[in-house]
Amino acid sequence: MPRSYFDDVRRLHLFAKMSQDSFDTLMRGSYVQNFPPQIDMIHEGETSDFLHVVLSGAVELYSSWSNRETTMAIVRPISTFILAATIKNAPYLMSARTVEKSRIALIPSQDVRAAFDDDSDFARAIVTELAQCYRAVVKSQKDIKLRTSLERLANYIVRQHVREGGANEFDLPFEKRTLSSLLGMTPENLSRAFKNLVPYGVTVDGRRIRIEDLNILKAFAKPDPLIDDRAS
Amino acid sequence: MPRSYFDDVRRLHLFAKMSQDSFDTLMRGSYVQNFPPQIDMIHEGETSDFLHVVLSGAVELYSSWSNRETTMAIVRPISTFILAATIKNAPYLMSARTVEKSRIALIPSQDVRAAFDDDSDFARAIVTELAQCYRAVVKSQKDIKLRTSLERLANYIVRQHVREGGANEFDLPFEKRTLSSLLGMTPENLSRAFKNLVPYGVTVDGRRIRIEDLNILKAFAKPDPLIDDRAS
DNA sequence: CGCTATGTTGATCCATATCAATAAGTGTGG
DNA sequence: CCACACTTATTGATATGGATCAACATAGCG
Repeated sequence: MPRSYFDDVRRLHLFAKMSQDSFDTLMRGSYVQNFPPQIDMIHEGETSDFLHVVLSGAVELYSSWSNRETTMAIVRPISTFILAATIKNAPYLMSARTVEKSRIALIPSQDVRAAFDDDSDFARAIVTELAQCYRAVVKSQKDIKLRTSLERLANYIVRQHVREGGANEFDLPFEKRTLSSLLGMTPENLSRAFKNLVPYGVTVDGRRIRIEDLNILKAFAKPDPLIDDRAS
Repeated sequence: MPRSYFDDVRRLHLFAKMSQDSFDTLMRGSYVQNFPPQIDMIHEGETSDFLHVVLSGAVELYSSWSNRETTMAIVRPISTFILAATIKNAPYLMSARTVEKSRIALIPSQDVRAAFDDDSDFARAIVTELAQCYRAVVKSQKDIKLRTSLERLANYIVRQHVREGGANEFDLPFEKRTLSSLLGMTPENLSRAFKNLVPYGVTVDGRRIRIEDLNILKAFAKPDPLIDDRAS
């Protein structure tokens, strides 16, 4: 693996405190791969051969059942995905495809499990990472079960506004169809939902989102740290 | 803490491999409490003071937002809850109340975090536990996003049938209103959903569920190991 | 520059929520 | 042990959020 990617991975919270020895061993069996957009990388039900790290681009995690499909999450750099499956040596619960051109580091699962057994600092880092992932899904679950689709969209826009550093104008980071699936609705419904947010000062032009008045939007969205906060 | 509860906790996968020293230290600050039914034990947003272990009875994890409330999970003996909040020293994302009379062990969060730092076997056990929890929520998320309420109920019954050791007649383990919230529907809708399962050979009398023909039910429910399997 | 996928809009349908009334349990105190 | 009170469950009527189907517009992309 080229030194530069190597450093990117090392900088990850998950690998930061790991011993140099364990890290080197881990990297020796790893490699980096470039994927074009919309490429399926893994499919749910398969066994976990590699821990994946998104170095650049974006990856969509999605699931299917009975001819239906839903987007579970979008993973952006620099972070890992399917850590739980890797640790438990269990089949993937979700499939993954690239959203855009992406660079992915692949670390053999058995090496990760070995490092996990050998290096207790690494084991501890995994705990923190997993706890984070767990809390993220719980938040998402609350979002879905407690809010209407319009409320979910409004809160998504507020979150995105925060993530964009408080800009009141920004682009959606992926296609609307993906967003609709992520938010648990149909593309048609999303289109109409955007219309329904106009009274709350949100206008849309293509991928461009503009928030006229954040307070009005927030008054409707009622963002909650226990659902909408990224970290913690 | 009385010796008997002590052993129950020790038997938990989470504590089984922990050093005797760490375990003793952990138990020294812990205690067991009895709760009547329908008692709120913790509330979301509070900071995590104790890791909770359900020794007997049952605990409902639920969340609220904007005057709405939903059941997130039911925790049965012997297992822990709010482990992630304890580890991250972050506020609870869910509230907890007893479903029935319950005995709960309370282990001070800071002791858990200390043990986690000192005892790498314990740290590793936590990883497995957390990975399990994470996968459980992901499955629940898939259940909600990919299935209709009728399909969710059908699959719940199939899962319960399995959990009851394959019995085709069993009692619901809690009130129907709780089940409806767990499945993401209203009590009225659940009532009607049960009616709609009659053609698939499911009859209900009070809490008693009877499956006439498992194959017919399964043909409709289409249970999927990546959604419905308890373990793995 | 034209093809194909994405997005929008309209019409309609369906699942589920809500509101309201009644029935059936369940627990409590006399 | 029964009667009352209160909660839970059922049933019916209606409303509504969201899905589906269909047509058209638009925008990327080769």
